Amino acid sequence: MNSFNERCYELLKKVPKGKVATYKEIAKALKSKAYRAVGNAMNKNPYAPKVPCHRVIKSNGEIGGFASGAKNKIKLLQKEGIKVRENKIIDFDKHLFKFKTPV
DNA sequence: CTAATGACATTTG
DNA sequence: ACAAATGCCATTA
Repeated sequence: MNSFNERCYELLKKVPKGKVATYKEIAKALKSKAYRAVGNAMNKNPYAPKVPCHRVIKSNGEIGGFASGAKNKIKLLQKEGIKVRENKIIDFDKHLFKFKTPV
């Protein structure tokens, strides 16, 4: 099964703790602009606890949504050491994980 | 195959 | 800064 969403999961698994990735960046890392499809994949998230889908946020630094409630997402991020204000990441750029872009 | 959906992004008012 | 409208891509019915 090498679907687009699986690519997202694999990429997400590469995200270390205490870091966050944006839908857009993920899509870009996959050489695509399907940030929407990325969100869709997370929503389905068949690999629920295996994939840190809660580390995925919007490109503007907002939390976005979450299947179990955005609040839960914020809580998890804070637990990882990320500072979150209402619905936005504080040191967003600092916690933003950059994917390795192969040449 | 066609239509509809969505945990988004960008532009315009 | 906020709200509304449009675009974009993959998945599912």
